[in-house]
Amino acid sequence: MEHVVTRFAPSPTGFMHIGSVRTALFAFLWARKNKGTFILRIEDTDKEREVAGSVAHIQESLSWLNLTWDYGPQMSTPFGSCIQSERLPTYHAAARELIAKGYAYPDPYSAEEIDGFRRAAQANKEVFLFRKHRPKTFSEWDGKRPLRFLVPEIKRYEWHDEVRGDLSAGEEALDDFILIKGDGYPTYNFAHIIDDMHMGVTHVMRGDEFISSTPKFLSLYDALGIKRPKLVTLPPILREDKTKKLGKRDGAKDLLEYRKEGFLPAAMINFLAFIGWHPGSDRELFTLPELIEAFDISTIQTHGGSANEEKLLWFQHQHVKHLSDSEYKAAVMQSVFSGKEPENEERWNTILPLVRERAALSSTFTAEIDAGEYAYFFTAPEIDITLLPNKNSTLEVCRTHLKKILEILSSSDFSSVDSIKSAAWDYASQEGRGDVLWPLRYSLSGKKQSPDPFTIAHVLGKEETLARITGALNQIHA
RNA sequence: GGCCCUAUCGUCUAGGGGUUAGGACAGCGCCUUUUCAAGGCGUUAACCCGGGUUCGAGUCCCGGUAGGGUCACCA
Repeated sequence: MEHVVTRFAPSPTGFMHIGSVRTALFAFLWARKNKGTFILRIEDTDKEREVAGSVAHIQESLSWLNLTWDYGPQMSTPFGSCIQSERLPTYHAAARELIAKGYAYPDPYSAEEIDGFRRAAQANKEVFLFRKHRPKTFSEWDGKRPLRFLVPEIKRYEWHDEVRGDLSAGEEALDDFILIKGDGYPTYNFAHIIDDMHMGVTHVMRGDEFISSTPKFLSLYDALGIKRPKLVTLPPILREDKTKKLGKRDGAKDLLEYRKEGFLPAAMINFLAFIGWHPGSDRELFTLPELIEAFDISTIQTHGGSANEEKLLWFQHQHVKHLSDSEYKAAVMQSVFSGKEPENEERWNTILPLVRERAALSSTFTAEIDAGEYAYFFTAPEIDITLLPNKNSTLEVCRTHLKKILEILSSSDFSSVDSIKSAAWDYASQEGRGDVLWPLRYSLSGKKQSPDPFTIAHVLGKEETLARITGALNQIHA
């Protein structure tokens, strides 16, 4: 069986967003599924667009999602550096080879001259093709002029894409494109092909913006006698308004923002996997190992779609639910309490499992804590007496019920939620659950919304519970 | 504009000649050990248009239309 090698090859021009990380995920999944190799390669050949800190940001984003790479920056590999700017001699050697074969030549024109050609073509409503201006004779390449590829054969190219099927493009897609720029750095078109060859990449997975330049790549493969890797085109991710491909400048969100908001890596991964792929069944919940198992190139989507944050939130809820209490606590401690143990830790340990359904996102949870949403677990709440009665009930009825409940709970066992519940249940059922339980819950929490009264009573303990009921009763009298 | 890609509920999608066009999110309704959340049940909602091929077309072909991409010393 073929040893599968995939790579994720971002340029360090800013943060990672959903679109770029989805590409990384698919390449990762395919490598892992086939017990292959996953390479992180940094394509930093455009020094002007480079943004400081991008490489670290990319690595941190992938690490957060547990997308581990076998080879990457600062690692020793059989093929040298994974950073393109550190591989310049490799590209120059390949360039010399092409020159020797007669497939490359230095560009003799100035930028202004080329601009002139382009404008003239536009004026004639023609597609600008550099090869129409190819010089008759070539000078020696001094390494300072841009080096161009000499397209060996102008023809219609047809190729197979693992996702899109048979594709083709005509002669207009073929041109004498730049291999090495004036600054000595290679272009993407050249560098990625040389690297993929040296790194043994078997599957090139990338977005569909590269379909139109594929004939250029194919003619270069031919000129260099390279066996074509399998081409796997991933569907584009559009913005939510679907008017444009998702991009950094077009409202895409920094992936690490999601971490800040408290999304679980597992939820993010699961969400990402379903943008442009499906498992061939109705199942939607997958962990990363399960995705590796289920993933397949044959079920990658052909058409583009947009990412839907509501669905992401749903995945988050699902994955939070499957966390053990200690895993949930760890996640909350990390993002809510910045890894530090909070005050009243013991009590938080009790509270966390109770509120996790309504606090799936730790940023929401943090905001709720800041707003005092859970303060009643620690200190007696303010009671607004007009909110004490259940709807269509009266303060007088409340008083009766609370007095009775106080009496019942005074002699009850508080060792479990169930023991408290069973003590009060008969009375509540008999008298009308809403009329009894609403005032009880409200006098304990002071909130219109909270967990049920038995759960709260259990957390508070017998003494505090009885004190709060008494407090509510005193307010009624006053 | 040339070339290329794509087209099923609002969204993500299943389906590959004969289906009551299935699932999920969102919406709506109901249920539950008060409320909120979660959960359960139910429900609204789609084959871009026009021609072919065929006994029969979301499904195959052609043409429109729409959306996206690409035409750089960016990747």
